[in-house]
Amino acid sequence: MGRGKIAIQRIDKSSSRQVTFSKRRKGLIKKAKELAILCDAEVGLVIFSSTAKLYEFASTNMNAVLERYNKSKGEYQQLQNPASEVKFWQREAAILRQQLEDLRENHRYMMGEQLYGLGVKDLQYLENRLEMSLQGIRMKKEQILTDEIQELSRRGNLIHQENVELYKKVRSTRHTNNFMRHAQQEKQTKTVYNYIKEMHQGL
Amino acid sequence: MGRGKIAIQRIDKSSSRQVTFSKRRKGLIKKAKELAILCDAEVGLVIFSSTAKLYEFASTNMNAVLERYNKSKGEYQQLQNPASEVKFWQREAAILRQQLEDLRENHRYMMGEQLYGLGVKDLQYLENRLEMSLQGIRMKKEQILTDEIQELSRRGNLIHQENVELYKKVRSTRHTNNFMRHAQQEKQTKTVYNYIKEMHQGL
DNA sequence: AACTATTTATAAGA
DNA sequence: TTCTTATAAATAGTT
Repeated sequence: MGRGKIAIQRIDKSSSRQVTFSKRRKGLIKKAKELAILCDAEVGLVIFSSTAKLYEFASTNMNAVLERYNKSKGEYQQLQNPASEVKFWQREAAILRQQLEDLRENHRYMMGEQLYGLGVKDLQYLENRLEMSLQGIRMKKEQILTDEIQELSRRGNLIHQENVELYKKVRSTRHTNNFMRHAQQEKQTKTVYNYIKEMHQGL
Repeated sequence: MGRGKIAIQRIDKSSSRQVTFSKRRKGLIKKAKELAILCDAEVGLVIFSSTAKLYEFASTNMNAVLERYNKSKGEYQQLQNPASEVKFWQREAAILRQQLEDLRENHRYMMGEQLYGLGVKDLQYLENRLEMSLQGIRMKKEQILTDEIQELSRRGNLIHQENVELYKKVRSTRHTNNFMRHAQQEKQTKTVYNYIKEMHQGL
């Protein structure tokens, strides 16, 4: 629901993700509020941004909602109990460790390391994946370079234009003597030169 | 957003309230899900209908969200549970989560995704890494293929040799008639053919 | 449960 | 960030 349709998948560009998060968080909280009012429901909503910032909404009071939730889910789920809390975190750590291990293995493959266990098909698949990645990276790189060159060229032209204008002005200033005119031209030329040099160094 | 505009206030008619609750609950959960996916956020949503029925959504796991919520809301929860074991495991999980996140980011780069934040130098570095990986993978693949071909060839030769021996034997068996000899030859040939075919399929 | 006329949310652009 | 606006999505009232 916007200028275009978007697929529901992680927004890659961080700035867009941030903006969308801000808008949609607001929308979500508004709708949670409306549901609670319209339908006489009790609603609790907790949102952590990807930067770990907390946003919350509760139609009544968050603690009340969470207490009711815990009760509703059964008394056995008392995470406020230290023993079960320890268990919970241990499980959490185990899951994370496993995910990390899997990802590490995958990463090693991607890096062309430790390929002993793989067959020709796996290797072919890996090769194709890497080829695709490379293509994407090269395209991105070339795009950046192209953009930079374009910008450089644009600015160069602009300054050149300015220079021409200044040159004309100086030329038409009849009361200025030759020496002065020459000095001013030279100064302008140097400025443009320095600008372009600077842009190149910035690449 | 419907045939008419409605004021945000409790819907009096019970049946309408029920229908609206059902529709909007679904919409709210959908949007919570989308926010979590699009913006890489952790979302927990608890809804109690006016008839006390519980509906919930959590992008990861409700307990994890609520734990995080409690933790985020202040350390006073911790003081209730001075169990250092809990703290230990929480720290452990946090460390693992961080490592996982770092590795995931790296992995995304390797996959040629989410390249927005990178400059030309980073991209060049990535490109080189991937090139190296590719080289390693291709070498490994070729090595496997070479080995397999060699092995195949070795066994083929062996069987051919055997075949020659058998043929000689059969030929020297004078008391066997032509028909029998011919039959045996054909059988041997088929065996070798099948063996080689099988090896090829195993690749 | 479907169907739509409308309202609302929001993606992209400024 | 905030505003605007075209368009997608949600949904109120209807069938």
